[in-house]
Amino acid sequence: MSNLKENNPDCTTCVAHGHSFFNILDKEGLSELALHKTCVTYKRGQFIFNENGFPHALYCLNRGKVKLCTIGVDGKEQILRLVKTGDILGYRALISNERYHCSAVAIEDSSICVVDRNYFLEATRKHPQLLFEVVRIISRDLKTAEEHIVSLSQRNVRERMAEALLFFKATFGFLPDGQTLNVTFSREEIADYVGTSTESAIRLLSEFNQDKIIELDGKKIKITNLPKLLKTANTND
Amino acid sequence: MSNLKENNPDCTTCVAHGHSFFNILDKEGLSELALHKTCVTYKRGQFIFNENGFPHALYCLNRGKVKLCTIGVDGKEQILRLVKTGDILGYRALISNERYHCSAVAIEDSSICVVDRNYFLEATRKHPQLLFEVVRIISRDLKTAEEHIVSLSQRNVRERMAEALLFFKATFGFLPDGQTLNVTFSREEIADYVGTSTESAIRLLSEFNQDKIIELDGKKIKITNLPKLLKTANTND
DNA sequence: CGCTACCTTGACGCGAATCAAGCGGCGTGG
DNA sequence: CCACGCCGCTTGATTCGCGTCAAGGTAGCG
Repeated sequence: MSNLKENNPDCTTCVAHGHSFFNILDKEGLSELALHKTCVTYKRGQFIFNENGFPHALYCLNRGKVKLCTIGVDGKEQILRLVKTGDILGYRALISNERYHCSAVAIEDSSICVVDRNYFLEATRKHPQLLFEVVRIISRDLKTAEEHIVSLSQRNVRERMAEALLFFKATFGFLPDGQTLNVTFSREEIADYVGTSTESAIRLLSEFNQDKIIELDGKKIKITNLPKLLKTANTND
Repeated sequence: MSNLKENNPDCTTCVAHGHSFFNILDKEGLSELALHKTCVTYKRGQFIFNENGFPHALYCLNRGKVKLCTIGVDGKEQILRLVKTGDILGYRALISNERYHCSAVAIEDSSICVVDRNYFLEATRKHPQLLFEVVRIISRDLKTAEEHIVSLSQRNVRERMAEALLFFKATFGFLPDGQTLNVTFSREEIADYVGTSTESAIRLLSEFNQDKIIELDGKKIKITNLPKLLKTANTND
């Protein structure tokens, strides 16, 4: 259970990627940040934090992919959000000082910066920009969640599956071939995002395959007819 | 279309209710606030702001009730949030500087304080507490939305209807009799919250009536057997 | 090489959406 | 003041999407 700790004394390289939450800090702020964080690696399937636990840190995804999920009725999992490189996680509970209402699980091997809770809260006071940034992120998440609500209320499973594939694309993009999704899920995980049964998810994926909308190769999903997928989703974006 | 403007020069009475967003401001801050706001009344059904519009103000619900909703597939409405006295609305788009992604509609005659956009943003700089308060509110809304997602994914309509009634109770409470919900919706609105058809909503309400869980009197809903309703919702809270 | 976890396909049945028809209240206009 | 029309509510009949159960295949791993 003890995860590998990588010592990562400087944050400039991380920020240099250009998509870190801490972008807005200046050089001085960054080196101070480096003093209060540790870099930890997680294997696929490992939990970063647990539903109902108390937050002790802010997490920043350095490399890898993470899902935020919760256990619903009869132990069925629901995927609520997906986290990509440069995104932060655990901010909601941390900043509003509540328990986590969902768990964070690595969906591939990941490297995560763990920023000390008190230091982060202190930093938001020193740099109000950080707080505005948090507001911006939660706002985006709230909007996404509410769009998901409408979709679950009003669309059938086929449309939702198409939306899900588009969402995966929007979040993680494609592999260099420009068609294959840059993320792999188990069929069950896809179902857990779409809000359907595993069997229905499988059926729809093979239907899309037959309809030449996608191509399946194990867990790899290649979107071969994007316009048709958009039409199937019946969405504006 | 021109709404009645009530002149409301002092905010202390409003805050005196004890549940205003601006509670944290001191006396000085409050009188300054009063200079930058107008009080407007809306009739049931009137729009406070519109999906896709740009935010020009922060709204604070002084008296009445408001729903936040969006138009989904085939013009079907989805109710996303409910706003009660003392709550603010329009903060998400305002603070993250985006278009509204849902509309705000009065579900009963309401009186709303309209706080100038620039003044509010200025105030958050002067009083970082305000920003923390906004974060706390969005966090709560995000949590609620994500619970709604799980519910829509994993529960049947009967359970969701029971949850909805409990949610209405949690939000607006009871009339003095201690049993009747302190809010009235059309059957269609209830369906729009639950994520079902109007007919199904009606059928379930009359089933609950037959099962002696609730009593119906026009649009009034009296919860006569709360434990049974909780059991029907099959929820922890 | 066998076990386990995941994937796949088929058959079946139920929940809930849809379609249709009738009722009742309320506001408007003759 | 009454009649008409509209809108919201209600109930029944029918359809069908999709969840569930069951059985078999496949791939990765110890």
